[in-house]
Amino acid sequence: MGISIGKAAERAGLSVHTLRYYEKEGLLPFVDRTPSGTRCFKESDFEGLAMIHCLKNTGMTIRDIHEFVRWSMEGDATLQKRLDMFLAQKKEIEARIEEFQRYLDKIGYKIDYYENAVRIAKQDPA
Amino acid sequence: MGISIGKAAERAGLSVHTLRYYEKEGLLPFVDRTPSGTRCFKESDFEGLAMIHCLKNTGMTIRDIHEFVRWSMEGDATLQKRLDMFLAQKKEIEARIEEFQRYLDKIGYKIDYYENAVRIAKQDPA
DNA sequence: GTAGAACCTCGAGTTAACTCGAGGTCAAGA
DNA sequence: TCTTGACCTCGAGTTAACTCGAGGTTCTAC
Repeated sequence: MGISIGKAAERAGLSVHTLRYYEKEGLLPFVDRTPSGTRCFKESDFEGLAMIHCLKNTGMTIRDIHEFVRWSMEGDATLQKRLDMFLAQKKEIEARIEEFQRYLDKIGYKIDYYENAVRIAKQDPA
Repeated sequence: MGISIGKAAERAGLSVHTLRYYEKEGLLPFVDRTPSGTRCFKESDFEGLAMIHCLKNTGMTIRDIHEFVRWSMEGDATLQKRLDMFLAQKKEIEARIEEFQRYLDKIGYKIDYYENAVRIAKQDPA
């Protein structure tokens, strides 16, 4: 049989509550159930979880991820939509990296400034 | 006289409400008031706003930014604290960029896969 | 066959970061 | 003087993404 929600949560680094929440929000339509209603994760589900993790951490909302998951379940008719989504997300991430690079520069200057200030303050404790 | 909150909001790309909220949370202790109580921004305040923007967009909470702002107002005694904070934030951003790079790779693979799938689907519309 | 752990649903509560609106003040122009 | 628009405070409302707990069921190990 499959992997329990407890094991799955541990492996995915999420809480059991979060996993159930994701399912409620339509992010995990691929997770099976036993006849009695217990969730039953399979190996391949972790692939899907990893993609959800990736999209979420790069700024996508649960709602948008839900839309993507729905497309995935709909089959080949939505291939182009999904491709477009990934292309958009790629741009998003690239822009984000550039932005972060600028912030890194800004903070680098601050660090130079403060290192100097700390050095001077130590030499000359007012 | 100085710059009104309306002009300041426009220039900073924030809403008037947000600016007042930031002040309430202690992020803008450097903003002056007229005798009648109207906020009165000066040129140098935009420097502070830019730093708040930077810290916020690199993942710092309002609460933590507040702490940093308080240190800034306290003078030289907190130089080391502020330096440490910037060093930590630098690490944070670097880690974030690396993470994003990995996500970019992952999404790159997906794009290759989907471009192929879309091409095949067009050649052979089932 | 029973105790206890892990599972289930459902609805309410939490947190961060805004966002809004009511009700009031103030200052500049007609 | 009077109107109008931007400003003020304060408290309540919103949204996203969890997070929790009550009350109940099921499975596993003794």
